Amino acid sequence: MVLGPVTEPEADAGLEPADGARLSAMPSLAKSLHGELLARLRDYIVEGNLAVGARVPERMLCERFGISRTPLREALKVLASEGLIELLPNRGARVRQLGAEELVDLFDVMGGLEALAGRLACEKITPAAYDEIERLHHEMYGCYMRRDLHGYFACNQAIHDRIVQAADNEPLRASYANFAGRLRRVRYSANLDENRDRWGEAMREHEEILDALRRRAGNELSDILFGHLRNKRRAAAGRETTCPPDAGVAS
Amino acid sequence: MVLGPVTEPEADAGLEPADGARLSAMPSLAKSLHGELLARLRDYIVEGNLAVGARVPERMLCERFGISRTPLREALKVLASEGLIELLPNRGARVRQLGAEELVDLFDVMGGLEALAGRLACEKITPAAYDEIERLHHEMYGCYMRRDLHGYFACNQAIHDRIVQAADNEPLRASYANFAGRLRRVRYSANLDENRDRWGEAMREHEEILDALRRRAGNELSDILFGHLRNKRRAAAGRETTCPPDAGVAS
DNA sequence: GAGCAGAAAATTGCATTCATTTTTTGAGAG
DNA sequence: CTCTCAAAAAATGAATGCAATTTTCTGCTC
Repeated sequence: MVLGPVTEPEADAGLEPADGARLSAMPSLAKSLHGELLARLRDYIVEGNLAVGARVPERMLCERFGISRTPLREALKVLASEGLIELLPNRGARVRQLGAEELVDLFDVMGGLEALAGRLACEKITPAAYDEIERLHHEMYGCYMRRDLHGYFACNQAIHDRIVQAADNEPLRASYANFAGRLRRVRYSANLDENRDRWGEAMREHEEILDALRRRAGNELSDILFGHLRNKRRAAAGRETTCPPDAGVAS
Repeated sequence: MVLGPVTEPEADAGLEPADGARLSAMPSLAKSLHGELLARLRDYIVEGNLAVGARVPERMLCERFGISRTPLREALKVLASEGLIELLPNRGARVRQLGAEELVDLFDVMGGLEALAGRLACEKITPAAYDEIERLHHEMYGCYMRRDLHGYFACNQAIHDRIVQAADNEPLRASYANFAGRLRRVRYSANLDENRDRWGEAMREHEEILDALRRRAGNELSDILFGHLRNKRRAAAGRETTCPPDAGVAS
């Protein structure tokens, strides 16, 4: 049984990485209706189709996805446990408001997870995987020189993803994806175009990242990655807004 | 903080935090039936009342908890998303088997989270909270000298908990509790009594931990904590067993 | 006795129904 | 006109019902 088509125009941000890996990891969710619905509902919310703080209308979502309330409610409980929505007793689900302080906390956790990924990657990465990251790094540098923001973002994301992959730790990968998903809801327009300093700084940090990874210096890479995320957070601070469907996440 | 009465003097490497905070953090789950059931069911499984790999019998659990299948199934979905059980399409839920490699991965994630907690604690800890940790450290040292394994574990756990608390980061706390819960299912008999070397080593590592925390040396503390967990993992390696349906696991 | 086809029983996934709570509506008082 | 309070409407939380799949049991063949 296939879910009904979503009738809404549904502006696609285009830059976000299609998170299909989430399913492949959990055999539980691979092809069940529940898994499918969960992914679709998560995307629906992450993409900002529901106003933050607004009630999540079960009835409407039911007819939108062409299912009854039972599986929908199951999915809502899971999304609540992921921190995406909030379940108020007898008052339904609400899209969780990300306060500034929680945003900061989430950035720190992402930093911690990246730091861990870097540490583990230094232990486990294969030469081939390292070469690929090096290649991406140079490609990213090319984008930087060319002021190709879009390409830069794509490479940047690919590099961080590869590091997490290289860590070869499934629970870490899942947790990372979870937190990345939560942050994806937020559009902090760290527009590097208007923030030349940060762009250059980020590029230099990436040089350090590559260098530490080349030397398999786990502790060092760990610190650099955490600091990298901290700086990214700082660059984004104060500019975060709720999610109009557009614009990618900058580094 | 009052830990539940640990009925067994037995072998607990001591990384499990008492997880009572899980509910208080999520207003969603605070007092709803769903939240209550979720916690109860999680405990039920974590405590080993169900054989690993065995099918989770919905019907039996329904009458055991006095509810119908709907809320039970909602809880199962959530537990599946937490990684505690596995949902096979049309074949029900099974208690997830923790393979040796996943156990290792979970230890590493715990190490990464503790490393992050240490880093953040160095930035945010209050003098009072530090003093309390120092007090616990000395108390733990006393236990060590006295060969009071039970007291040692309690202090050890309290210290790690305080560090996470001091990090003052709710998403981190929740994630930490989640992973700790998953590991709690496993009884790795890192019996320090028969492993004097490891005990002394662990005690020395704790000296370093306290020292780095005193100096608010985040990067350093981060490395030490990760290494600490690595060594704990090493000490436990090969001795882990699955949890027989009995014997409350030391909290 | 081992192996296998087929039916009965149990189990799962989802829809529907029901009781309770919340929210909205509307009439009347001030 | 605004506020209050009661009743209607809607939404939530959980139980039950039903079709589809899986598992178990039975009886037959070899």
